[in-house]
Amino acid sequence: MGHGADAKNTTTARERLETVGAADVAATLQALATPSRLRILARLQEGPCAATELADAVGMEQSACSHQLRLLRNLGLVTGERRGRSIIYALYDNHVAELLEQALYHVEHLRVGLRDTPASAPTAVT
Amino acid sequence: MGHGADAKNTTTARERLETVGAADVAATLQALATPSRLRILARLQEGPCAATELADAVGMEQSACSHQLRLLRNLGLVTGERRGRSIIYALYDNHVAELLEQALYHVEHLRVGLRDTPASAPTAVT
DNA sequence: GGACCACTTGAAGAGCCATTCATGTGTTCA
DNA sequence: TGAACACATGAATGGCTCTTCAAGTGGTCC
Repeated sequence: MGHGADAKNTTTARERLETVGAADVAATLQALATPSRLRILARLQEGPCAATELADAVGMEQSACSHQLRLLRNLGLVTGERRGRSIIYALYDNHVAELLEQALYHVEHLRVGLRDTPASAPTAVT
Repeated sequence: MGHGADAKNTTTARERLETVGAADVAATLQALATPSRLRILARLQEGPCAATELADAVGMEQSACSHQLRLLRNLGLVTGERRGRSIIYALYDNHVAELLEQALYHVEHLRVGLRDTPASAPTAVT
């Protein structure tokens, strides 16, 4: 994806948003919009993990964790595989890991107050 | 603590999450977790826009839009500058645009069911 | 079979959040 | 000055969501 000048980009973010469905995009991003799920995903990025161990790692009750895991699974962000009496959870694929990575990266830089090119006036679009 | 080193990645996502503050990360991502704000940001990515015109572009009431704009401004995602009797809104910087871009990109690919490298233990799922 | 473990599921309650309605502030123009 | 415009603000409402408590299901080992 090109940074900087994308002067002749025919597909706008707005079009893509409505194509995919703004509600669906919002729903997926909502998965990253809570501390508990954020911690779950971050822990899972280090490797697969059983449910109880996972709940313990992120410091939440096992039941609450299970509820969130179901939500994440329904969104296609994590997978769960039965192994003995445990169920091993893992990130669905690298896209999820990358999305988490990007979110972290950007927020880290936003918090610092770092600003590069102001997006305000560079390209005249009308 | 490392001083902004990206190359040598000994810091896990979990560490970074807690360093920045999971709640703050969640709060910022929450800004992208609703259709209305998503549309606002997507419209703003095309260029600056006055409040009323913006509300009209995303199809929401002026008051509701103003409330959301305040929220986005408090999060440091957009800026508003008075010009005449209008107030021109714009994305704060390119990081915001990129974050939106990344979110769109990833969700587009998630929805397709596309999967590349499994992020962890190969598993057959449900 | 029965005790036990790992995890899920359902319901209920508290808190939060986005929208609406009504009103308030600031600006331009006649 | 007053009317009209552009936008912000406050309160109230309805809906949604995260958590907790209390069962319920599937699996293992003796």
